Amino acid sequence: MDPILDPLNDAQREAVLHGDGPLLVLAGAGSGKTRVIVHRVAHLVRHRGVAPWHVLCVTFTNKAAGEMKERLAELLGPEGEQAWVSTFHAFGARFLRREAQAAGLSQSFPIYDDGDQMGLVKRLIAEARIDGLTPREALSRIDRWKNDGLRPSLVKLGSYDPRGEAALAVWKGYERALSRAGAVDFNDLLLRPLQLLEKDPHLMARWSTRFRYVLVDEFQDTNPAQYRLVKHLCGARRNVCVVGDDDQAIYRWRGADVSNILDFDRDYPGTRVVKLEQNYRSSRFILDAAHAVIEKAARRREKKLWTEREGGAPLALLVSDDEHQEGERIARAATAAHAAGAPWEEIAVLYRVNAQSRSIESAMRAARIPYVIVRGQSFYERAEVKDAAAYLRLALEPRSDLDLLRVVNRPSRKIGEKTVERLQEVAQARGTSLFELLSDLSAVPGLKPAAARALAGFRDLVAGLHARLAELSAAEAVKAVLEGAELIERLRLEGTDEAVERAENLLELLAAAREFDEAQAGQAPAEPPPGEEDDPVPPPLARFLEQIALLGEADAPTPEGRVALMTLHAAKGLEFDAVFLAGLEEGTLPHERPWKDETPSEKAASLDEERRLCYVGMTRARHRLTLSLARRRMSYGENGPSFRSTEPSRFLGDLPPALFGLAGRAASPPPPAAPAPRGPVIRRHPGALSTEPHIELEAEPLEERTPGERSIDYAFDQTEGGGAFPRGSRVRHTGFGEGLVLSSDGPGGDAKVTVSFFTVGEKRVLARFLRPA
DNA sequence: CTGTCGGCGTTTTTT
DNA sequence: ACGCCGACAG
Repeated sequence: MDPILDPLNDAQREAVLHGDGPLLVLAGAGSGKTRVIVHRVAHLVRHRGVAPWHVLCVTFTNKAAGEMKERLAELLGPEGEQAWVSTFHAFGARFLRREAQAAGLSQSFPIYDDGDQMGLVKRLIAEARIDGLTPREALSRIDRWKNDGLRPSLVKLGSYDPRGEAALAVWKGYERALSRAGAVDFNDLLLRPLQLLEKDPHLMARWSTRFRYVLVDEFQDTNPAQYRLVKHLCGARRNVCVVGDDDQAIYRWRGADVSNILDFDRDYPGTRVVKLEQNYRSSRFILDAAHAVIEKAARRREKKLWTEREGGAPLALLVSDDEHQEGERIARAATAAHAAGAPWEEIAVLYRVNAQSRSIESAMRAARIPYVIVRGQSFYERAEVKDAAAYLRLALEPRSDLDLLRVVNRPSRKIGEKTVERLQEVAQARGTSLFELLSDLSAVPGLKPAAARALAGFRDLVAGLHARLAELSAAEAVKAVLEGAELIERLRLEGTDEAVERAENLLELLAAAREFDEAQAGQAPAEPPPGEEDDPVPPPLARFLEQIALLGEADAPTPEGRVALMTLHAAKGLEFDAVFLAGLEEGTLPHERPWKDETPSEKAASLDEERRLCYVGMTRARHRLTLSLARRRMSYGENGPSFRSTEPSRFLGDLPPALFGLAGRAASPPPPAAPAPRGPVIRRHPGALSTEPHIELEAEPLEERTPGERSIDYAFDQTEGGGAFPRGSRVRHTGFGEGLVLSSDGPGGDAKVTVSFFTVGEKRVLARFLRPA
């Protein structure tokens, strides 16, 4: 009995046993890719004598990294903890801490998150009086440049691109501000190591030989900077194993480049390619449906998931009038699923954009279904928590002007805009940080005595904290800030409900710090592996703040006993018994951005990404997949700008009707036995999903539809439906909502029925009609 | 200097 | 509908 090799199927074992040289594992959804990575590491360590600290595993999310560590520990025991397992960003942070000197950083450099970046860019744009460039656009350009691993001097702009010029200017100022503050942003965690390696042959020599094996998870989502970093880290040995699924590439907008995985074997000649196609998660219905959607994507590596499992429920489809009804129906169906035995936490509602959560949320509340909205960072994004964090960062790194500006008057110390402006002018003129200036307030002309006193008080608070950092635990440091700045006290004075909640959040931050301290204490003092230097040890507070900054979306463990509501992106890597996919409409999924002009090829690429997103959502489901759409959807609120009628998503049109059961009419109580169908009736549906009796009719349209048409003709032969649908009767199409029969030839002979209808793209739709019997 | 009001842009997706 | 920002009054 070998716990490492025995539990694997043939393809998995091939990947695990692969010796040296590049390995590409194309791992379909639910095919056990984490298992391959973990078991491969275990195999290397246990059977091939590789020291665990010579192995590096990188993932994208903390959750994935955590899971990997856990499973590695199961297989290898404490030895497993010596492997480097982390997210790309955490790896970058660890790298920079070790190479702080070369990078020109302190060992506890602050990490600026999204909001910090935005604040900085806004300030720079305002200061430079740049018009016609929104901070948002500037930041997205800067992000793109950085994702591509560029520096300002390497940017190539078109011949006439004034906003590009402006953004470039902002970028330069941005980098200056960051370096003056000794801070890095999120991208820098990857970029700075990359630049250090490429600049310094000595460093390169050290790091490109440090890891004998490098394994990368979710490789389809790597951006150029990450790709290059991986390449350097595995060095000439090329013992690199990348695992991913091009069909699940959903981060193009963030700079990820699918060709990293598509063309991997071109860049690494001699690559062994292993495909994992056996799926252990989903029923055949779900896999077939997902495949029908994804096979239309351009540029993909052909693969088809299969399962040994028989049975399963067909897909269900909910067609609602508007998003409120959609929420209600999903809530009702979720209740039914729960009643049928699915625990709440095994049910998820997925959607394309966060805005969709509103209607679903309110329906969940109304139906008294316990739920959570899974979104990233929300706690640490609260203003009051960010304030406290800014104090802490400032204490660690007093040069961080951004943090100082944030909290210098929080809570109010009567230090106003004018005073701050004055400080900034002088600091700029002298080329010092704002905090430095605070120790010499006499250098600031025209400062009122009251303001000077307030500033001195602020300075003493921060300086006092700064001096004691090394001896304080994270919790003690947080406590010192909360008390020193009177953050909680002032909130208590306000007394409003909101203030109480904010105070509670701050206490929660304190609790998180305590937990962090305990976790640190609980960890065995890492015995330094031979020949390895230790990581430098920054103050506990620095570690705590780093953890906060790097904590992402997937971190929060899905709480027990609650239905999870989240975006499709957030759902990547998760699985549930029952999944609801909401908003399957043109414009929502695929999402459309009418304001953004894209070239035709960009547009096609975006559409493909939407397709993959849909695929990711569908493959989250183990047993039950319910698709949902609303025929009308409000945007911008109740009487806001507009509501629009929608067309069913083209992805629905890609699904063979045979995959559908009858959706969403789980009427209770069950009605009395259905009356025997009269007339030329076709067959009763078994009603596996519905307790409502109805007649089902399958028919093929007479001709192909063109987009936008709202009616469609069907031919029935007389033994089927002719005359069963007189003019004006309502018809339910299984996939596509309700329609009215517009005309109908009488019974006898062949019948032609014209029905109002939603068309789905140009596809010829095989519709199934239902009608209450 | 602080708090409130009204107008405006906003909605992809997030490590 | 909402949050952000600028304008205005206390």
